[in-house]
Parts: sequence; C-alpha cells; structure tokens
Amino acid sequence: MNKQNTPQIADDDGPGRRGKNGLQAKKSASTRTAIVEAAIQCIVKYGYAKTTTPRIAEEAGLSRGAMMHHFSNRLTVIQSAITHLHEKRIKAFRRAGSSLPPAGSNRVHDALMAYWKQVTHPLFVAFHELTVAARTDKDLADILIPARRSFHQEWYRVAVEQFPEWEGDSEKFDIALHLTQNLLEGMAVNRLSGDLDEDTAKKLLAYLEEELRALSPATRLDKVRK
Amino acid sequence: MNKQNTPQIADDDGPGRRGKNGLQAKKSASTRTAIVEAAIQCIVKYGYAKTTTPRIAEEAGLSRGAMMHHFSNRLTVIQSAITHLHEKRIKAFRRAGSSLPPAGSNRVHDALMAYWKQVTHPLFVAFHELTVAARTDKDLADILIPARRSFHQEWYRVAVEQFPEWEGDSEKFDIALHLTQNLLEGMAVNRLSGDLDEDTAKKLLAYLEEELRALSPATRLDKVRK
DNA sequence: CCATAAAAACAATCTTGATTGTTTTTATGT
DNA sequence: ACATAAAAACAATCAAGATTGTTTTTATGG
Repeated sequence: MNKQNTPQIADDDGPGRRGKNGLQAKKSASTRTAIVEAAIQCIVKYGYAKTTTPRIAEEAGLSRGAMMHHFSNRLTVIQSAITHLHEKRIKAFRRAGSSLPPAGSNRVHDALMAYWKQVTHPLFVAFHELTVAARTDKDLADILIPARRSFHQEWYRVAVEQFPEWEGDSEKFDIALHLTQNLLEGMAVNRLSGDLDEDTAKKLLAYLEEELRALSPATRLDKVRK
Repeated sequence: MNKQNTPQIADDDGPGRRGKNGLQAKKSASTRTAIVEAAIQCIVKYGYAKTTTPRIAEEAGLSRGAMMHHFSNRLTVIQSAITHLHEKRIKAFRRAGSSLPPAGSNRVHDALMAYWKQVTHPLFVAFHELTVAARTDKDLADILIPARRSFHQEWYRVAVEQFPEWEGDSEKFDIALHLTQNLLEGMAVNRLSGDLDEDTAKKLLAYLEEELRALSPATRLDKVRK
C-alpha cells in the first residue's frame, strides 16, 4: 500500500551523482540546497513569475552558469524547491503536532494556534504562490499537486493521531478539519493582501476554537473519554 | 533602482478624448472595452504574469499596435481592467443582494449561496490572480487595494441593509461577516487548486449556514435544530 | 483635406538554454 | 609519495525568443 508512493525523485538532475562521498559531493550538495533555498526565498520576495534564474543565482551568491551546472533547467530548480518546501512543511507540522500537550482542554487551542502559525509562515506564502501559478501552468501543477495531496494526507493523519476521541464521529471530524483548513487558509491569504487585520484574526480564531470544542465529542458531554 | 512612479494616474488614457461623441468616439469606446475584457479573459485563462500585450491584443482580435493606440502602456490596460472588474463585481453583488427574498428563514441560506456563487465565478478568479500578483508588485497594489477596500465596504453596506436585525449586535455581526468572507474565499481558492471537492464544499456551506443562524438574533429565540 | 483608428516595423531589454574556458578536487599509475 | 589524467565546480559569453514601449506607415471616417 505504501509502495507506489515513493516519489523520491528518480529524475536525478545535476552533475555526476556517482561520487557517493568526499569533499566534492559535500560541496555539491551544499550548493544545491543553497540554490534551492534561494529559489524559495525568491518566490516569497518577488513572486513565482519573477523568480528567474539570474535572480535565484544572485540570491544564492553564484554565477548563473554555476547554477545551471547543478540544475539543467529552470523547472528542475522549482521541482527541487517544491520537494524541499514540502519536507520542511511536513517536518514543522509533525514537530508542532508532537509538541502538543498530552491532554487537557487547551489541546484544541494549541493545535489551532500551531496551524495558524504554519499558515502565517513564509513557507505557506511560497506554497500559495506556487499554487496560484500552477493553475495556469500544467508542468508546475504536475509537480505541485502530489506534494499538496501528500501534505493534506499527512495533516489528516496527524489530526487523527492527536484527536483519537473523534474517530467515532468521522462526519463531525471531517467538518472540523475542513472548516479549520479552509477558514485558516482563507484568513492567511486575506492577511497577505492586508484584508484581514490582527484583531479580527484573533476574534475569528477564538470563535473557531469555540466551534471546534462544540464539535468535539470529548467536551460534548463535559467529560473526557479515553 | 527605486523607481518611484507617479501615483496620480490620470484615468484618461488613450487617444484623443476631444470627440465627445460621434461614430468614431463610439467605436473607440467599444474597442476599449473589448480590450479591457480581453485582458480580464487573459488573466483568467493564462494568469496575470502571462497576460502580455500581444496576448491581450490577440484575444481582443486586434493588432498590438491598435491596442497600444488606445492604451499607452500595459499597466493602464490593467488599471482599466481592474475598474471594469470592480464595477462588474459590485453590480452583480447588488443585484444578488436585492433579489433576496424579503423575509423568512431562507434569507441566510440564499445570501450564503449568492456569495458562494460570486466567489466561484471567473471574476473572482481574476481578482484573486491580481491580488496575488499585487503582493510583489507595488504599482499593481496601488491600483488594486482601493478597489478591494471599496468592494468590502460595499459588501458590508449591503449586508447591513439586508440584515438590519443584526445591527444591535455588531460584535456577532462582524464575526458572521468575516467568518463568511474568509471561509468562503478560502474554499474558493482551495477549489481552484482541486483541494476542495464539491461534496465537502456543500457540507461546509451547510455547516456555516447553521452557524450563521445561531449567530443571528432573529432566530436566536428559535430552537436551533440539533 | 485632415484627424483618428488600425497596422506594422523598430529598438531596447530580459530570460532561457547552450557552449566554451578556467580552476579545483579526486583518482590512478609508477 | 607524487606526477598526471579525469572529473567536477564554477564562470563567462552567445544566440534565440519574447515582451515592452516607440515610431512610422496605411486605411477610414467626417
């Protein structure tokens, strides 16, 4: 079941992948991640359309020629950036999930705040830029959509893991999850364009927290089920 | 490096504005709107970044030279497209608002559906594209942000007009409006990237409708069906 | 006849992918 | 150990295509 989904990009781009170790391999890997992180930085700073190869190279502190030595074309840089971004997001998400308090009424609050922190992070901005660009760029969509699916799958998994008491009521659980996702992401997007001030955001988060508590079976009867 | 351009863009771009009327003036105005609508079409079809002057001209069925005769540069086309878009949205919104049933428990439902229809319309896609682009394009932001503010102001105005019974409880009213706006726009955005299926959307809309009813003072005394 | 719409041609810039040259690291034969 | 060859990292430049704004030419209506 978990066999076909091993998207560890077979399409190894860049120069020789033969040298398993050694000084060169280390340096190469280091420059590659520098380029990839520069690309992400550019997407956040200038937007996807203006994330050009000269800009990425400049941000990474290399010549464009050197960069093209590590990535044969622009799209492979973007592809690596997406997987890099994806892994970082997943990692941050798991960390946030596992650092939730073991039990108590604050768990909903903390989880909500953790997710809000996620969507107000620059990484989300980058993903949002890519998502919008992917709407009209099939090549990009083919790379991005699997990553998005994987992320939401992981989101669901962590949520189930953190709130097992909800498993009995999958209908309400689904509503709670999708409500949270769509509202918070909508808030995040509107916040980016200055359409959502901090004050209103706080109120909405507080309201959503109430709603989630009401949807939760644990507090439905005012007692914690184990 | 810091190109500060004049914000006081005269609304009047294009060729001679002398001929107030007459056949030529009419034709000119007609081609202008054709160009503007072609620009909007391009934004929806290709995205903002790929909405280039040759593409707009092609979409409008003119030569690029003819188009540049009516609009001195690319940004003025975009500016006209934004105001055009803005007016269309406002108009559609007012129409939807005024066609709500005069009273009854279905008014919340109908209003919700009307707004959902708005955000699933291509016009919203265009606005969303522009909004994302404006994040990293100050010239565009200077044009777009006032339009957005105006629209949300109008949204608020229509909402107050349609639901006067809420005026007494402005706190809950604000929550209801912002909740609706952020959730539905978030849903609309996720729908564009295939992250929200129709089924889940329906469930979320139904859930939100319940919530809005619960927030409404009109049905506060009614027992909310659980 | 003249002003405007429309089309075409033009120059400047930018981006991309490719090619070529230079330096540094790694491998190898004696 | 060491000289030398191979490979990789890095840099610089070039040609092709696209986009933008400007200018010039043609068509058309009053």
